[in-house]
Amino acid sequence: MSMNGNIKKIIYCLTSITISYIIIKNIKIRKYLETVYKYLHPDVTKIVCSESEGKYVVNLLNRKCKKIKVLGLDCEWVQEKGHRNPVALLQLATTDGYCSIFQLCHIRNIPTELFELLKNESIFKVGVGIHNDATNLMLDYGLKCEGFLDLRHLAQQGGNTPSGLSGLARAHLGVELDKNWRIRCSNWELEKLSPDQISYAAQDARVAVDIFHKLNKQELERKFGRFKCLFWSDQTYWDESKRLWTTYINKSFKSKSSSSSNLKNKPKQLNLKQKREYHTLGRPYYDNIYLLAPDNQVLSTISEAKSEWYLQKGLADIVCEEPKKLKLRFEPAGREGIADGYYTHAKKNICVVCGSEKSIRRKIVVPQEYRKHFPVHLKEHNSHDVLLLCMNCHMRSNMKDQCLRNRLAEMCNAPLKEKDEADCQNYHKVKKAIKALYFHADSLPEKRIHELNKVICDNLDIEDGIIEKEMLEELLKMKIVNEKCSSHGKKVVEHFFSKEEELEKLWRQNFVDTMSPEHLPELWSIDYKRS
DNA sequence: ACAGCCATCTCGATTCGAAT
DNA sequence: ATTCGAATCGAGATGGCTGT
Repeated sequence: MSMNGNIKKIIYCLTSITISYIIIKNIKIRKYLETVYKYLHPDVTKIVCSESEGKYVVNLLNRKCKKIKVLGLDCEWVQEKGHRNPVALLQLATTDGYCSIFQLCHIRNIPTELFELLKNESIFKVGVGIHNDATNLMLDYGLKCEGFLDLRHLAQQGGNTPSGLSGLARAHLGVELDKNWRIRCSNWELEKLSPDQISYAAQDARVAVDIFHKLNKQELERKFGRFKCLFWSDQTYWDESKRLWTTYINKSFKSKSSSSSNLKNKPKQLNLKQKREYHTLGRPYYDNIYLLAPDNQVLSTISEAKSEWYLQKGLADIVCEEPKKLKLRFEPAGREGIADGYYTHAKKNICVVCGSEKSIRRKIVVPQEYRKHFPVHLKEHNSHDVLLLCMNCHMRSNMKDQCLRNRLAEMCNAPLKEKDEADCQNYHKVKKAIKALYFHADSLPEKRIHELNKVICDNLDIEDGIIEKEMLEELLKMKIVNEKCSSHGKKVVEHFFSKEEELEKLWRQNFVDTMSPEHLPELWSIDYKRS
């Protein structure tokens, strides 16, 4: 009995310790302890204006980053008459509120330690628009910054609107940043900075670190659960944080690239795409109305619209309702054309591959890019090669077609568009250059005009020099054919000159081989010939 | 105040599917 | 074959936001 009682006591004890630990870690007491801690360890700002100071400070920063490898980074520079002076200040802040301000414009020799610190990719440098800062540091001092992380990525990941630093500070820290532009745009190159300048500069870097931790914690808790995170060591906390953001490291922020917060636009774009990509026939493609000659021979099947036309003109009568049959009142011309009978059979409005009745679209078996180069007699009456497919089969079939395209490209020495992208780009470049020169020459700088002229001359085999306006007008009217881009189909058809039917058969065979259609219309065949 | 970046709008040209 | 319309593309203009 007493043993059981002791065990119970121990369990109670442990539970209460655990609960109090959670409370202390989470509830107001913790905040209170934090403020006490901050009071005992006030934020320190260190101005660095010499190499030796720099070495010392960088070592300190490295020590402070041993466990939590993150630094808030910000830069200040002077802007005059639209010109940007080299970066004057580099601020680096650590998690505990320590901030160092490097007066880069006054340090004769930037310590190698600073180069190494910035280059060290395992230490995150966080900020807003930090890609820009990194570029400037590189341009001005050859300071390569690796491992930078734009806080807007974090904000966006958590479904928040990614605004500027002050917006993020307001939203996530409840802090209003000093936006006084007199300080923002003050002379950062002064040897002796004013207290306001110092606190302003340090504030940006510190706030960046704080925002990082806030958002990072939010995301970790969302991912792993609040409870689990409570018992993590600093090491685990950092390992998980690192894993979380590693994809955004060294990436500049573009709000469109991964817009999870911009929900307003997303559905709209999807709808447009859906409409485009998944467009299917709105009504049955074949109406299957029989057209009879006066002697009752079936001439063909026709559409509702066409039968309506015959009836309205008084050229035919309905002789049967189910199935609907129309008999002509006159002797039609060219009856011999129906000998093969393909057009006289009713066709089902189903996918010829899988038999599905839903989401039907038309498949043109011999692609237009080839057919359009066929001789006239082969271009007519192509409905034999228009088949119905459901959405899925249509997409699958289009993909399979690519193999034959590739084969033809090789066989006929007719490179495909994609492979000649450079030529396509050239073509567009020339067109753009002509337009730009004709319409906007007045507002273009001299140098650009020369560039554009050269583009045109080089690509159209015109003698180098300035092209007159009249000439541009001519060029504008002239339809410059994008030979290389449109040549594949043409070349292939030329290769099959006078044997175009073989190419036609090749595509039909390809369709049958790749799709194994089980519901082809009666009399449809690979060898079909128009009479 | 001024510059850079980016999203968005607009316009014409082009492409492609659908209808005739 | 031809026409029509919707979607797409590229480039320039614009405006908002963010930075100093």
